[in-house]
Amino acid sequence: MDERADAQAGGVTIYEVAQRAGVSIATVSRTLRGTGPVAGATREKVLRAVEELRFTPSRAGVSLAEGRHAANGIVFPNLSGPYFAEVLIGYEEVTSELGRSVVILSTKGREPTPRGTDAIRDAVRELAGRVDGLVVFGSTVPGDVVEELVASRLPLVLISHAPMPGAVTLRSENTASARALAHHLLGHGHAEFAFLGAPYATGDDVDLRWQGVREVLGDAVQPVLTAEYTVESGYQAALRLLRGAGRPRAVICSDDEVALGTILAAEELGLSVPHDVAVTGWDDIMAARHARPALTTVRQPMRELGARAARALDALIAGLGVEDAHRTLDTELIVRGSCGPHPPGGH
Amino acid sequence: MDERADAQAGGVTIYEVAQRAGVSIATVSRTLRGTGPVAGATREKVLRAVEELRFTPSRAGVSLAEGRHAANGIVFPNLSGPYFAEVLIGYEEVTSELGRSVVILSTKGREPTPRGTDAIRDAVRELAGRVDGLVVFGSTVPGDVVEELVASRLPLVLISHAPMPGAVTLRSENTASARALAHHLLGHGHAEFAFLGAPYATGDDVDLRWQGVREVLGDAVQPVLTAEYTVESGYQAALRLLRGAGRPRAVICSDDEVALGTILAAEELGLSVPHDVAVTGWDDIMAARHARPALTTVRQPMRELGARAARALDALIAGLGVEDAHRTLDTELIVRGSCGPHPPGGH
DNA sequence: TTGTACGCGTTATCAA
DNA sequence: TTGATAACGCGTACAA
Repeated sequence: MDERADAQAGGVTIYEVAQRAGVSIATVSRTLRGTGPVAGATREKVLRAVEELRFTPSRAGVSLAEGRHAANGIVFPNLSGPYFAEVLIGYEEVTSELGRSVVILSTKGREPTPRGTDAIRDAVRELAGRVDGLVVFGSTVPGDVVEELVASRLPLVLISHAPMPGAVTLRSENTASARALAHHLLGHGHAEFAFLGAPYATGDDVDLRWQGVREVLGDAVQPVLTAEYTVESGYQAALRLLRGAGRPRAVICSDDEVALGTILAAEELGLSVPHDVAVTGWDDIMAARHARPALTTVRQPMRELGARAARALDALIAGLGVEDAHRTLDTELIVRGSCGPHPPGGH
Repeated sequence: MDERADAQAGGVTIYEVAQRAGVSIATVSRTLRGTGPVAGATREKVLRAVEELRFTPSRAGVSLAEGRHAANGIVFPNLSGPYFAEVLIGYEEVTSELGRSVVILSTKGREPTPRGTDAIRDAVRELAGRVDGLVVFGSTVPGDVVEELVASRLPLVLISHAPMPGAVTLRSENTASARALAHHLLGHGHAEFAFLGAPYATGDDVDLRWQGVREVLGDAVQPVLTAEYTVESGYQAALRLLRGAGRPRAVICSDDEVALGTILAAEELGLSVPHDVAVTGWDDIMAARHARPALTTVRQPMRELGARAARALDALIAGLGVEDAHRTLDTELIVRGSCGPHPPGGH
């Protein structure tokens, strides 16, 4: 036979294997899946035919018959910074360990138009149709799309989203850490603060951080927006913020990337960090440790977030209950040099 | 009717829609896909039924009938650093623009055991079965698995892999850039060099860089291995390398992360970069610009690599020829402070 | 313009 | 221990 024909993209079917082995397709299926009894000799024949024909069951056929996809999805806004990548690492690792494929969807660039065809909605629907369950990051998807997902009864885990009936939610702690950070900064003697971060939506991570900071600092802290949560945006916004007289003594950034941008801006303006202005971040990404000065930040367990989401989703898919449907993971204040001088050996 | 029944995960089928609209499933299909004529009134009825039942065609059913998955895969070693994430960004963006889903597979952690069941092979086969085409990074997958993929006639694009019949290959230029970098370092007057990077395989990116460097520097450069291409590995290896007397005057790193680790190590050893030791990287990741000193490096177009791979793969899937089956993208030497002092205003 | 009926590749039930 | 055969959900010739 023509070798190419065997390996054709269209694929060898179970019928060809059955014919070659001189058995029925039921026997082939049983042999391969280990379901039901198969005589030793028969088994050998089948396996040989499978090997010779390089047979791989058609995924679509299996999915249709089994009524499941053996794939899980994840929706995130983008993959530009380390944060979402880290969560994705944890998610992919656990999901593939569980024998399921990972289908990704980035909402970046798909504008949620107020009217008309919603590209995000369409993309999410498409994704939902090819997976057994979905992980969705908080504000990546319009509220009504989330409602729709919940209503569809598709197993759903929401990361960094307010607790919500019909879905498991999972997030890192924000408010208490923000309070702790604010107190630490007060301990340095700083008095005028800015909270620098992109426009945040009610209840999202950055909003909760802002609330915590605000609780402690009151009117001593002013919110300042950035275009995005990126180094560049942080840099641009910080340039404006730090220029001029009303300059804050400490800039509490929504995340590490904005903070790195702020440090760049300070440097460009000839300001010393932390001497002239203190800067803090959030997340504890790799670059936070390498920045000069090293960044004081709040570490959140990014990979664990992804790993736990994967496990919770698997439990949902299996129809098991999830022990804690709305879980918050602990964070840790990491004090480094960017918030001010600390006594050597000091804690 | 029970609302939950409508939205059941099992799913509404085209038959239910047809029944509700009082038409045949063929008409429903035609209406939704825009294939074939449908009377205006009929169309309305169908769309209403679709809306009311929240019908979404079963992906498995569609795939089986169409004989395609409308999904593309990508295999990478890991997502820890910015490099693969950036390539993935470009890939995802273009692929989803083309109306296809993206299925990812990280080979990290799946050991390619010399004998016995090969986890990578299995995972790749599984992935290959659920996509219409695949992008695979060079050394992520054993050679015989690549051969198998080629033999299977699955549309295949290899990134950072030697040109190979039966697959499209795509990579950034390495050797010439490495030569240029080496010449630049010679221009600084440096004389003793180390090339610091993980064990590389023949023909992979880092190997080509090493070859270019070696061509120019000859015996003046010594290769030194790291455990991985990470900051931590670079740090550890550089600590050993820079301690003691035989210390090189310049460390050419395989990539930016190893270079960042090297800078950390130098700092820890009380060495000034670039005064005591020059350091260079490769890739031009975000952190390269923010390092102190800023990192001299070779920029490669990471997102474009992913975007082009996506487009080439799409062409293969469509059965079109790819204009340039083995393409090499240009890189750019980015000179910053880490390789030595440059005259202000100098190029 | 619409409907019938077959095919896509599996799994799994039920007889034999 | 094995083999027919009915789903699974959809697309689409072909006939009407």
